[in-house]
Amino acid sequence: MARVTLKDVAEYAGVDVSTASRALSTDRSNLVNPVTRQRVTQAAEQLGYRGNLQASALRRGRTRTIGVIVADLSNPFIGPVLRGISQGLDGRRLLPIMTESRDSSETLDRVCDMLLAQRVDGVICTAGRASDRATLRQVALETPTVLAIRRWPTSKITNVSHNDFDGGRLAADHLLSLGHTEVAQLLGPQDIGSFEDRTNGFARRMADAGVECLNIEGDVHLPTFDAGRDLMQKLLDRTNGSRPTAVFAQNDSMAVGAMHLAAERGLNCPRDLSIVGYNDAPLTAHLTPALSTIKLPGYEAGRIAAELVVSLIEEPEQSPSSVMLAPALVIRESTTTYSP
Amino acid sequence: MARVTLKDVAEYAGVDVSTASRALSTDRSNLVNPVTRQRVTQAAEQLGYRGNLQASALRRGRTRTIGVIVADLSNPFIGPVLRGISQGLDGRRLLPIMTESRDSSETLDRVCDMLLAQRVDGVICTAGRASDRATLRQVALETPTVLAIRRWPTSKITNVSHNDFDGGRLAADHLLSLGHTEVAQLLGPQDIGSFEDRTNGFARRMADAGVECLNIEGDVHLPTFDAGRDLMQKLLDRTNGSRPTAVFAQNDSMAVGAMHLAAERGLNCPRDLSIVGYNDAPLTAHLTPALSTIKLPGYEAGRIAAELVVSLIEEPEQSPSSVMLAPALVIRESTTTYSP
DNA sequence: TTGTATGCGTTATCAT
DNA sequence: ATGATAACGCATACAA
Repeated sequence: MARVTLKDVAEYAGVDVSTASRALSTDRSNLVNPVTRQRVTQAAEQLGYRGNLQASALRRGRTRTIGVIVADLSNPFIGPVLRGISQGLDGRRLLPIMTESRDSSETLDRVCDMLLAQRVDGVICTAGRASDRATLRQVALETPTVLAIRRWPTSKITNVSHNDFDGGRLAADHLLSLGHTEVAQLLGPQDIGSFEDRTNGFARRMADAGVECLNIEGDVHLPTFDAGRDLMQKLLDRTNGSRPTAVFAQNDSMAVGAMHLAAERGLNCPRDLSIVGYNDAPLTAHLTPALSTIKLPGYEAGRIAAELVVSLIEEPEQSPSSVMLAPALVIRESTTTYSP
Repeated sequence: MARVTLKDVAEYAGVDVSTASRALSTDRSNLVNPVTRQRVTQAAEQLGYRGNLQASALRRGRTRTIGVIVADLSNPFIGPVLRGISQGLDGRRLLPIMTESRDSSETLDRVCDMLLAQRVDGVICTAGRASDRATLRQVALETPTVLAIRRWPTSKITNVSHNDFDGGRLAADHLLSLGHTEVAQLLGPQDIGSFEDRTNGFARRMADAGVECLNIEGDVHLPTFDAGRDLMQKLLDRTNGSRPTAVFAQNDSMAVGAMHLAAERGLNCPRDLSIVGYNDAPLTAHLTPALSTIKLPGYEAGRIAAELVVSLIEEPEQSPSSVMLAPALVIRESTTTYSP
């Protein structure tokens, strides 16, 4: 266990701890005689000295850690985001402390507490639902905070998200351009801003085109494969009205679930039913049919989130900014032109 | 910013900081008069006091953080593992500091340094290749360390991994039971113990059955879709010998890549060629054909890793243990009986 | 049961 | 250019 302290190094080098501290620091090492500095550096090396960031943190009031809150670590979409965060922070020699809220308000509360107790220099939160606004506002009051991935109605807190309104619009545009006029969307949890935006973007575009759009909503807490199945079933089981020829599922898992149920009902995708997903999850390109979907720059969002906390830390009094990243349509095989 | 300290609380409650400290602590709060304790607790509440774990850490020599090293955060397989780690640590009120080695030795070195400088109470490393042994041994010398997911030849360090030897054997068994006698395996990076084991497990089982098994190896640093394609191409381009009727790809991405190249060559899977993957990645069940694969309990591995560091921390002098988790064969549609 | 005093390992201020 | 010293916020050994 690295029990060698600065004091040991100083004694070994025959200088005072304060000198040793200066010599070893990056920004004040020029205040010390090159020869002395060399001696200290060597002493440190020989003793295997390793600075104690805890002590340093206590003294300087900076821990060099950033709290990161994620809803579900096993959601494949979050991987690239974490990558972006990790690499963005790494450049500043900041370390992410990772926590999972499991989409539960109590857990979110708890992890926020732990993070603040650790005196993280900032927080990046990619989790939280409408009901968690108060909690996050409190956190933002105590430490530089950026809300990432999920869009929030509040503009009081710095926010980086994808433009899901545009995403919904892209999906709608795509289906419209294929000639579909009977469409539906399978809704994800609407208490998450990003899903709400998809809903509105899609619906708005359809309305603008004079096309009626069916919103199929269920008791969807999580947008899973099963949720997709259930909503598709609900859609097909409607007795009134004609069957839509195209469906927008608000994420890829739901799209795959929907595809499965449709197949069970003897509907061929895309011949009988076009389906467009959201997120461009891994392997969606290799499904049969390959899934048309909306691609989001997760890695970039992570990187930007990291840069935003950093700038917030360095300049605490700046007004909250808000950046939105553009989604892109990926056309594959699950969507095709409407043929009566 | 929570600048209220224990001293503030003590003054507010009219007691000494030491008393306040005791009153607020979990284990020594019984040493203080219930009335006093109540007063302190109330004072803390009213002032919005939040313990400073940094200061506490410096004093007690425990940071309540665990360093976690991952090779690639965007690998979907790592998600459940992180979940397991996160939840396992959460129970002990430990916080994971997450780092990514990007499968680079220099980066691994760097993050280990940062982690040790943070004085993490322990390290869980799921990354590293054969060439990183020295680095990890050094880390294990300085702090309780568990090597997870990837198997290591050394038994000096506590290790939790999947039994990939058995995994390879399961794949082999499956293909043998289907009657295949011309088989090949597409090798992942052999400087990672887990892949080496798959190779040997598969080969051994085949040898025991008296079946010759082709090992297709390339310059595979990462087991990706493209690597799978390339190795499959290499396999099919061999001029000598007959074409195998079954292939074991050492992970799912490679399997999908292999499937694609086979299709391009006019080979139908599974009719002309059975393919078995490894990992049971998300969506593999929904491919066409659905991928037969080996399923690994990633979440459990994460949880166990967490429990192992904890026990290592609590009892530093224990001898290193080693736990192996059983893989399971998942039979789907990409494998079928050999028909001449 | 409570208070006093000290130190954890740094960094920063002030002298020298 | 370097050294002495205090402080960061907390926990503990010891005294009362």
